[in-house]
Amino acid sequence: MRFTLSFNSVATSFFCTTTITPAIPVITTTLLKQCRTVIQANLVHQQILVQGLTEMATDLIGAYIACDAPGQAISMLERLAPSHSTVFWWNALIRRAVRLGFLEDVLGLYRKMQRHGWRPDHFTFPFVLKACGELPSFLRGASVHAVVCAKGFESNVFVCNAVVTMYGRCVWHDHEKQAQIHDGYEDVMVKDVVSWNAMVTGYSQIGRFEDVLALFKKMRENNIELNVVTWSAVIAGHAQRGHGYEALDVFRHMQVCGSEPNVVTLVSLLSGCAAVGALLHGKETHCYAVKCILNLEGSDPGDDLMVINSLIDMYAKCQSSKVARMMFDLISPKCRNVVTWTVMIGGYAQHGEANDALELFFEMLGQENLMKPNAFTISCVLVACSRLAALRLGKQIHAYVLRNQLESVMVFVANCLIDMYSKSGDIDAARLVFDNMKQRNAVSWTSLMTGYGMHGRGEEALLVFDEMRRAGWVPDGVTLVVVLYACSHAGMVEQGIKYFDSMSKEFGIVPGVEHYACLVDLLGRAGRLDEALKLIEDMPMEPTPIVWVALLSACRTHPNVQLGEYAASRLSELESENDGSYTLLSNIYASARRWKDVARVRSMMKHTGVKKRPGCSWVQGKKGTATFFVGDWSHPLSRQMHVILEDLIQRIKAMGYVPETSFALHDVDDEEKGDLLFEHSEKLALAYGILTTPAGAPIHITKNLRVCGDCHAAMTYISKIIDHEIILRDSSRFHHFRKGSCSCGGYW
DNA sequence: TTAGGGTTAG
Repeated sequence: MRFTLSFNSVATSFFCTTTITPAIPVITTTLLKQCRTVIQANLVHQQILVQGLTEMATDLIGAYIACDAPGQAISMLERLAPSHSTVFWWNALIRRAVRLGFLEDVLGLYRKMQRHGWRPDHFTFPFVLKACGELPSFLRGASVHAVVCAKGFESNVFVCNAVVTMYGRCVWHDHEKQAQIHDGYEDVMVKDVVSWNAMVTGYSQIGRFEDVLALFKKMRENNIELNVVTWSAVIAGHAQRGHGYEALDVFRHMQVCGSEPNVVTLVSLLSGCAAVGALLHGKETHCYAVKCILNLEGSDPGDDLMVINSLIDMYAKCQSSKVARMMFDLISPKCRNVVTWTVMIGGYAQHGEANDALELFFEMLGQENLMKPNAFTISCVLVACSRLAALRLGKQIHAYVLRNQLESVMVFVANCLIDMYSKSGDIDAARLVFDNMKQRNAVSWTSLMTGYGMHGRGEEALLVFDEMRRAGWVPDGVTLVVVLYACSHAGMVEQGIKYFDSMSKEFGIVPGVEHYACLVDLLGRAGRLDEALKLIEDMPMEPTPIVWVALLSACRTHPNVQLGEYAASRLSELESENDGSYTLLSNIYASARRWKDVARVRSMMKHTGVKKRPGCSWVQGKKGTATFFVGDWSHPLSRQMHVILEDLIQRIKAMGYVPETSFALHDVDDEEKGDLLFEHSEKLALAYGILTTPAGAPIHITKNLRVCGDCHAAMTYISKIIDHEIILRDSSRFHHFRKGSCSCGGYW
């Protein structure tokens, strides 16, 4: 049996020793190796001082670093005379700071060691350069590169590779300085396949695949063979940019070239399949993984889990959440890691199964082997909250984010919070999150603008847009979609047209089909149907379904049977299974009292197997969420809800409200139609909200489809006589009903 | 000591 001395047993004899014996340095070394806490290291330190064992100083520094006490290690190092052996410890300190991501500390230590007379060696530079590669500008990395050359390290292959890696990473961060970065890369004297791959990665990440090809050519000229890392880097680059099919092409090419894929290749490839919803290719990759990668003798379980996580993610993103869940359930809870949980939660959240996402999140929190959610998990949960407009839970998650300081390290967490608050009806809270952000990116700005647009606060959206440009951000295609959307939902027609016309000239963005769809929507909502049609006819590309849906919706809001029929027929040529378009057309006929045509649309739906999604509304109450379908009186509070609604309808009728019976799609008399309207899900939700919401507090209602015109009119009247603001989110935007008017101003 | 990877937001 092996006998090992514990720290305590050795320490007891050591600290009781009063005379110096030859055994003491040996015991000290043993103790230093066993130190796990700063207190233990301090105890040994005191004994070293008592015994005068100055030769033990470097071992002590090592113990302090191992115990994660860099301050003590640095103060000891500063008191030592520079030597080769002590550079090792500076390097160890710098390596630790790099691992922990403390970039400024890395550079501080690098400067400090030189100030105290130490010279960085061929171990120091790779660490420092790695930290420089993480910085947003390449200038500091370039200055370290200059030192590398000045000190004569340009012939060391490790240092040179680190220099190229640094430049490769800077390519991702500093697109505008690419030429200078490229010059720096060219200046490096020694290049082996590692450094070539570093640059291949850099160009792949920003989508400069023509530069990647040029590098391939140069590699061939230099007799450097592309290896699995080279191919994986290019596949990952395509996948991260959402170009899954290109990733698959590269993968095929790689196989033709005889390079064997590994775990990393498959993970990147699956990410590409997931990005484009390529289920069949994903399944093929799954088969390949089972045959050639997973559970092989000697394979790393961590690597296997990474592939399985990617498979779950791929299935979930390819609309196969049931298969994803089967795989998730097959992994023992002990073997799952935080990513396993996150991909499953995210898969649910993004594909309309937000309740399942939240259920799984709570299951994760209840795990025996405490599974701590990370910033990605929290983002997925916030997406689920946004989908459900679950403001109460969203606020709790926000508190978790603040407690764990997740928003300060991860910009995208704060972006998710902006999205959650604005989609849950509290745009002012979204603004507060935005204002408190220490760092923002383009998504932060556009998320806030989208929020203002959804709430009909177009002027504020445009103010944010101006602020964004003043802050130096260059708008992209998505930003302009958001600008046009905001104009459209606030009735700012002329401003919208102006922005659309100036896109190419002022922002260098060629309008895409999504921008044309926004403009059709903008003109359509404003009732300028002829101009909207003319725009579609003059578009330089073929209209997609969203363009025709925009026109069809406008024909419902501003009744036009003929144009509506035309839009619907063009839409059905492209997309025959859109239940929303059938409903819109049926509504157009109903408002013109063309009941035979209504019946014809119904029979077409039956014939083609298209089912109308039932209207569904929900209210976030104190005791959870209450969900209502049309005509659903099964709730325990139904009786009271009925009484409230009857009373309200009578009172608003006296104020001039006339039920808009064209929204009841049945060929029955008007009185009966009024009853049908009475049962719409949003009215039931409102009655429930009035019953359960404290006086003066807003009632938050969410509807899966667009709000019915009659319900909209009724809520406008009702908001005059109740002591609540009604905040209603439908599938298109927010409506804030206050004191007899709605924030949408008719642009819904 | 150096190269490639899974989870996120407009």
